[in-house]
Amino acid sequence: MTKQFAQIIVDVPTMQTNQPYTYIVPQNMVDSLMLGMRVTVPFGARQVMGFVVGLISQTELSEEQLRPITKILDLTPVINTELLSLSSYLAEETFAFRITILQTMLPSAFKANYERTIKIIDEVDEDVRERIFKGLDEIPFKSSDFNDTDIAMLLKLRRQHKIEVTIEVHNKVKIKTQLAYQFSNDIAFLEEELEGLNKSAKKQKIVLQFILGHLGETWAKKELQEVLGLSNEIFNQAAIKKWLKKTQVELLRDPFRSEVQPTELLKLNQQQQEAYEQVVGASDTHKFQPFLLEGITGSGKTEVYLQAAQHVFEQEKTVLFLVPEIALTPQMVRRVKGRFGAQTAVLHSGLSDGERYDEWRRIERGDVKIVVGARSAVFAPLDNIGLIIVDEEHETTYKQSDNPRYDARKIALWRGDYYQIPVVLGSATPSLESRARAQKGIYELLTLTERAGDAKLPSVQIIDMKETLAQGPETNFSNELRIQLIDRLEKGEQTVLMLNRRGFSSFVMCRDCGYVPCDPNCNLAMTLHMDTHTLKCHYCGHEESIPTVCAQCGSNRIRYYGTGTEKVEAELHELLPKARVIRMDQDTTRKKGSMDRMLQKFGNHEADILLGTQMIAKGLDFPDVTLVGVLNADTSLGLPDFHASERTFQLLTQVSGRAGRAQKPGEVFVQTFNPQHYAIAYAQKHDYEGFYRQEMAIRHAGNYAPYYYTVQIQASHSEENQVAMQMLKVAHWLRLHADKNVIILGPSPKPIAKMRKRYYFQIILKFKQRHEMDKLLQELQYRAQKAKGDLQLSIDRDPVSFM
DNA sequence: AGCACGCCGACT
DNA sequence: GTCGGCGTGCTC
Repeated sequence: MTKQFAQIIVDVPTMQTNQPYTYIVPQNMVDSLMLGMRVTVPFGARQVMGFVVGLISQTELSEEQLRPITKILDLTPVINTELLSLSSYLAEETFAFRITILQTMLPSAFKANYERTIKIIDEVDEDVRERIFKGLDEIPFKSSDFNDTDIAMLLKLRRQHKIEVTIEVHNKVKIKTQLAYQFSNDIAFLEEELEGLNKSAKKQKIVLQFILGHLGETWAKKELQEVLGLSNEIFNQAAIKKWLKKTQVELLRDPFRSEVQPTELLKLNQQQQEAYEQVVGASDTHKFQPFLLEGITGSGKTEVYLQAAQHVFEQEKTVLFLVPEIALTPQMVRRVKGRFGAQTAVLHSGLSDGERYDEWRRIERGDVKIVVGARSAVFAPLDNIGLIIVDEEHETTYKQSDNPRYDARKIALWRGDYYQIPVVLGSATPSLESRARAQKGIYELLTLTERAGDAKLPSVQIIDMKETLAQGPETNFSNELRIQLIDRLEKGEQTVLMLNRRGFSSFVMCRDCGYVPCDPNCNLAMTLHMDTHTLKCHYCGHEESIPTVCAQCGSNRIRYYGTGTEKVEAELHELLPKARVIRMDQDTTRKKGSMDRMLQKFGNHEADILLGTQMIAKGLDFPDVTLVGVLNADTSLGLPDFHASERTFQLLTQVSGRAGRAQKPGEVFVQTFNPQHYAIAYAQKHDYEGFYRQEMAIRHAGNYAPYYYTVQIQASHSEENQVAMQMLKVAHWLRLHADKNVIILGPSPKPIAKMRKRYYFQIILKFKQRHEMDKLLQELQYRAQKAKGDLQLSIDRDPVSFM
């Protein structure tokens, strides 16, 4: 029985429309419409885009209630059945609309672009015809083209049925197509035709025989002509005789294929070999098995990944390899491409919409074996995955910070379960939650404790900055670190200096009254920018000149406080005038490719010191770096977040790993005001396991993750009173309906309470039973949307930051 | 989101 | 009396 009805998720992101709607599939679409295609459908008075998420032959709704699909937008499905079911899981998991999830899965080229046209269908005013329609019957309509009175008039004319508005749905990015021929697959018919062919019809015979050899296939006209060397005319005849039919296929831009040096397989050491065999074993037995690969920096995790991938290819399966965006460096890409050549797709943030679309198509068509990419690459349309790798699994960038707030690690595990394959989560400093799962046996723990090539872990010195500052003037450099810097400079060895700036920046403060200039919109301390000599708000972009007199007490002793990379660079220059310094921070790396250029320069020894923020902690590998300095270890300890210690430990461990990779031993100097803090002490000893145990005890005592689920409810409003009041109501409602064991904290203003002229409040929930809470949260979401007013509420499961 | 329907104030 | 203001609710 033919499927007559289609279930469509429409492109209307609201709570009330977050469900499939049923449409009639017109007779002429029955053959071509497939699950996962996009269509346009009438929805109320207009046309909208929608995704086909179901095809059914029966419906409870009566025919009069149903309307037919207007148009099919795709030649082939853009969402496969696996991703379709992933989308419904994710919609629940992230409290997002299904349509939002579906759009997130696809390159933005597939987003709908609604083009309106207005058309005169009855007598209208001469003025309107001339002034608005420029004497034409039909014009494109963009609301920005008209003022309010004109729009009001046009609306009126429409109500009087004097003009008509039509909407066409297009792709956001133009998809190029070319003429192609789809061969018939009716053997009997074709053979009959071949029999009945006139002897002189040699060309027709060639075509027919070719079709018989490629039954049902689709060939681009250009290619077919090249192969057969025949003219258009013959194919047109073939089309008339129904041997083949004309169709359109996509024309793909030639994928960029740079030549890469093949990389050699490295010999695995004992531990690597064991890890490799475990992963490959799970792959061979077709079993869903998450692994936590806990390997110290430099222990060769990547080689394990690559060889396991190689094994999976031999089974004709594909690999999904996720890395944090920051690790998606040309070096890393070169390494993978070198091993697997052109069958590698790389998805990174630098691609244009068109390029991203092309890579997506290559993956979707099965042209690639391995996809390397950051967070959003977890939706790569691979359909025969044999292995999923999540490198640096502790990285918070795997969690998207705005809607839909999905976690790529969870999705990786979901897809792994779907395909019954191994999923490898790798890190030197696993997230507490992953390490705890390994403890419980949910993940299998694989450990690498040896550095490749006999390299030793660097020695780490902790320096108490309280003492440094007690002895002398304000400075960013302790005596100890200063001595080391001079020493490296003399020896011609390189240094990496990290300024920990998480949630911290340089600002201006009055030394007499403590006044700090804040910007008028966000009420945040403004950041000092020496290059433009201004104060800027990091969040809204507000900018003003640096004051010379305190606005509060009139003192002229208002000056810089805190530290920025520029200031450190200046001090460094004073200290070591001869040292060549490269400064890397958000300002100097904003331009595309500038980060790579700087790293290359440093790698070529064109500088002695690399000074940067967190971004330099990850994945860089320079053999001549023998000294790493962390200027202020503790700014990340002071965050209003239970992850603060974990983040600090991870950061220190990561940055320490930059020292002494090759034969030369490395040294690390960590400056801090909290030398006794356990996160710093364990980082000094390179003792992840010790840190893990202590931090787990603290999490346990404080009822934090991974012992409890955490959910953050945040709301914003343009009026402070409103958001405070509404959130009090929400908290009250939750306390009324939630189980007694649910811990409800707040509401309280967020640490950054005002941003872009809106006030933010949050409520934190901690609980153990997920399902009951999920229902309640769905209900909350629904009510929040129905409630009128300017309140915006969002729910974030397992938030990675409370800022 | 958009769009229609519907119920109240100020106007040709 | 009608036009048009926006509040309310629905869209297969």
